[in-house]
Amino acid sequence: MNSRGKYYMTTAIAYTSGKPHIGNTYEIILADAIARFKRQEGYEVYFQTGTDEHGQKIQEKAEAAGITPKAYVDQVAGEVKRIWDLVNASYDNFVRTTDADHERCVQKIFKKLYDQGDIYKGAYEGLYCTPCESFWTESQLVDGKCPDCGREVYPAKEEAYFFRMSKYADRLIEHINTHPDFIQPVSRKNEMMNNFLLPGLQDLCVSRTSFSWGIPVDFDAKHVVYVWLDALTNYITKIGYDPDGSNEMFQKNWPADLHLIGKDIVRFHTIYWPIFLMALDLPLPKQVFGHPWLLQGGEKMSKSKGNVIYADDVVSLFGVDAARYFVLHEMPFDNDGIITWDLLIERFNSDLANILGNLVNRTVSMSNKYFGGIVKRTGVSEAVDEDLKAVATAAKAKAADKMDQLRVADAITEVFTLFRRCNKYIDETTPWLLAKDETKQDRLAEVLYNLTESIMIGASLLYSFLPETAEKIAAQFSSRLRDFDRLDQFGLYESGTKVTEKPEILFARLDPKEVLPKVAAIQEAQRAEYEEEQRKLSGGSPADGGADAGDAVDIEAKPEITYEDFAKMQFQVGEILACEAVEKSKKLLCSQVKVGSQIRQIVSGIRKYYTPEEMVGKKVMVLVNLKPAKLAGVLSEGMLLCAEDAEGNLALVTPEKPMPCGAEIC
RNA sequence: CGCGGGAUAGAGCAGUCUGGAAGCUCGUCGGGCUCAUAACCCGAAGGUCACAGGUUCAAAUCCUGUUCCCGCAACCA
Repeated sequence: MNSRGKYYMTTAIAYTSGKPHIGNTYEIILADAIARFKRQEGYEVYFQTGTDEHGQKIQEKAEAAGITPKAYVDQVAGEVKRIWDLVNASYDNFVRTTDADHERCVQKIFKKLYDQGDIYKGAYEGLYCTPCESFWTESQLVDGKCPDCGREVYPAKEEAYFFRMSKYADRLIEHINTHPDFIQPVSRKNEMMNNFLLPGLQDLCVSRTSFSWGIPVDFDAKHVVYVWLDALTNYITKIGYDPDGSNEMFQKNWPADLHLIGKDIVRFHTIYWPIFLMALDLPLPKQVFGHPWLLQGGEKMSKSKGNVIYADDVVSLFGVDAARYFVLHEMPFDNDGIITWDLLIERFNSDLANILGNLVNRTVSMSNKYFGGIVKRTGVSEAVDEDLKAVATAAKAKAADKMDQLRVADAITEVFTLFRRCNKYIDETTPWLLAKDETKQDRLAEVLYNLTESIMIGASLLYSFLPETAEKIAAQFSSRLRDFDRLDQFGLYESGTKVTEKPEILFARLDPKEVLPKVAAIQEAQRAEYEEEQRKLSGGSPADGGADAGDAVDIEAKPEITYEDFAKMQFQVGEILACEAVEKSKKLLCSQVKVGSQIRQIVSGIRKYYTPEEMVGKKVMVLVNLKPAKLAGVLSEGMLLCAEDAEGNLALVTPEKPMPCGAEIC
């Protein structure tokens, strides 16, 4: 097959702060389907994926686990790679941002950008907590103090390197406007333009001194390179970019043909990344596709709810190809998709077991039953054959067209349209009736040949999506998957081939009654694991386990305080006289609260849980000596205290017996 | 009035750019068939296309307003 040219594609690199769930895994499966399809079409594909392994969060997690950051990321990266392999991802390169060559190259890039003036040394201003060595913004402070340790913070400056973004903004706007395919789907383009580019770009902080787990800036050792300049550059460093002269591999593959990423990081890939590339005088990637997410039952997945779906579990209950089929089929092009165990079972049974698995099984069985397994072309055609052949030979072009638009779900549907057509063909030709008529044996043979050939075409097209199943089907027909460029020809299956004697069931139908208890067990185990983790993180004692676990919440423990610390805070009972929503905000309510003889205005982020009407008249607990601040432009003089559960639901704290407003709480 | 997306049958979705008989898959009900994994094939029921106006011979589609969801940004004293 002639090469149609190179195709360099990447996924985002996975952040190694924890195990990837099915939503993350979706991206690699989607990328894999695209990569395999492009290879089938004759492109020289280079498919890169990997892990993003630096940063403060990882450093902290490693410390909590009592191991070095490197040991921690080795473990998580191993887990990521294991899952990628589990779902049969055919990546060509698995990169890690801790790879030595990447680190060296990032240092060179940083130096180059600094030397040419795109990166400059400035200062990061904020409020500094000396013992914690951390900067905080005003809004991050808890009661005006360091949110970590509760101690005083001081206005301070920390030196940091910044990237001059604004310099390239006009060029980027021009590029986006003249390359309509650059950002996909189009709906994301407006968001980027309106929110970030048109209002004017702020310079990006590209170094940190507050943590050490990163790539050191080689000419200024107390700085480490901050995330995006480290992570995004993997797309070039790991294919051989070098500021002093790149290798052939890079010359051949860059610019990338496709960056496949989640819609949450579109901004970094369509603004910062192109600007970095402009600064390095490199061409921009041809396309960035911000794919949507898989949501669980319309909600985001959360470990505390025990509803996180992991690829492992889906694979163990349904098999690799079923997992692939589900995420590929269910994910629409630009809206979020939904995954539930019920939907998984439904898709599995109706599409994989009934339409595909059963089709292969009945076809192989008939060849065995009627002709001792020999599939022979006799040429006894009838009019009904034409439509089947037309559908079979057109499937390739239809699927390819969908894939060109990155509409993978639609492409896979095209393949199943062919399998559905095959099932219908069996009913139209009623082979079991032909079998009873001695004079129609040749016609029967032709029918089975047509079926076999159609299924082989379908299986070959299926390969990109369900590689194992495609191979299994071919094996059952004692044949091999067909070259892509011959998939529009009918009749290439070798006449006289003997199919397998005992067809293997490709997908055994599942009974929800049997599967759902297993799911419940998985969810229970997950909740238990989550609670165990929380206990470890908070340092709480496992002895509390006797209580109703489902109703208890463990939070991160704060350092012990003295009575003096406590006595600094003044709490009083307040009565809410009036309350209204804050116009500019979705979360804030603004209350007029009577505390003693004073009336204070207090803004609270509880709009989701209380209406202004139900707030009025409540007696609540107020922290009164908190420094006033503006929220969404509205002055707030205090804080209403709430209890918060694991899902973040809030409930106001009120006195247990009637108390006058202004009563001190101590 | 920060930006953007969405609301179509019991469920999950297409159709909207470019107006021209409301579609697909699953589920339900009825029928057919027996090669096959209770499967497969055919048929039916089920939707005032979120709401209210407007443009038009004609609106799910275009325009205006409203309600409710979701993402991003900000913010959660």
